[in-house]
Amino acid sequence: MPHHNSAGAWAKRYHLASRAAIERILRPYDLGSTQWYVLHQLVHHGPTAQRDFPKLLQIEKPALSDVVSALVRKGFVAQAPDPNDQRQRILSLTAEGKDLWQRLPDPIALILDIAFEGVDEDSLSLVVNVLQTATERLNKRINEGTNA
Amino acid sequence: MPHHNSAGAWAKRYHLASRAAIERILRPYDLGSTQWYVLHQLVHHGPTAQRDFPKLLQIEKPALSDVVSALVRKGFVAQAPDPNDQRQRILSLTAEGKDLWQRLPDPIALILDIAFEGVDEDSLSLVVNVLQTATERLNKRINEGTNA
DNA sequence: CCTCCTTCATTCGGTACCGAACAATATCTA
DNA sequence: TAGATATTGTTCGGTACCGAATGAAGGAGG
Repeated sequence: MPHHNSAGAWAKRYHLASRAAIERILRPYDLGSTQWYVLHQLVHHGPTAQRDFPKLLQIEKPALSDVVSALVRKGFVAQAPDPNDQRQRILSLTAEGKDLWQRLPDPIALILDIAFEGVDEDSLSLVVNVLQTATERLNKRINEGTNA
Repeated sequence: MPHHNSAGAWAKRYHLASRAAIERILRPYDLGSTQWYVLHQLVHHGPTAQRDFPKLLQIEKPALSDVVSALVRKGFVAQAPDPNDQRQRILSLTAEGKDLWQRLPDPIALILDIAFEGVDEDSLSLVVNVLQTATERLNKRINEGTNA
């Protein structure tokens, strides 16, 4: 926010801008950004247990449930019970989902080209290091229990 | 996301972690992070026209409408029509809102302490520069019209 | 005075996230 | 084998965001 012109505030602004850009690219295909990541996983690694996605996508289970049910509703993903464990669900691409993927641009590549073009590798890796460290510290605090 | 271990992905993760941390701090007070920023503005700059907030908080009008109606519902903010222009609304703190602010910790200061403690000024300003440039490029593209 | 246009705010439908609580299934243990 | 425990996924209620459409008020020109 404007009164805190810090790395944190710019991380937020960057995140919102990139999400808006990605969703603009994906809108004609009726896909959201996280939905795209789910398809990406299924395309590159085949059918995957739903229980693995929260770690892969860095989201919580309820958020994943929303995303999956949207993809199932749209017919791009099938959600089948695991025969060996009735609790688990296996996600896989439908024929329609495979077909969609063929027509899809890669929003991440487009965004990175626009956003970080011309920035040298050293600067970029410094940015990654600072943000990664900050994220790990925050997550550690969050998991340690309530403080304030 | 894991397969794109880039500055962009870490900006997203940082943003989500910091929002989670801020909301954890604010939860006991029944406040969300954007709601806190609205109160912050009203505390430090007095009654403010609602039309000014989208630029101040970098959000769109419908998102602001949600935030304002939550604050009004909770009794922390009053929303009065501008006598000179019936279209506009003036936001101001209620007595209850002022009272709440006295009891509130500053979540931003707490987060910045945790996240960026020990990071030198030069690194921090490089991070700000890279993310700021990236954000401006993305926003420029978004506003230029649809491409992809 | 009466259209036309702009501005401000809301509503609507959608995505993306959270924590808490729940149901179902599996497993471990007494 | 019965009961406690752990895992998986969903539902519920909430925040925070978007674009498109709508309504309400103000201002400009004929």
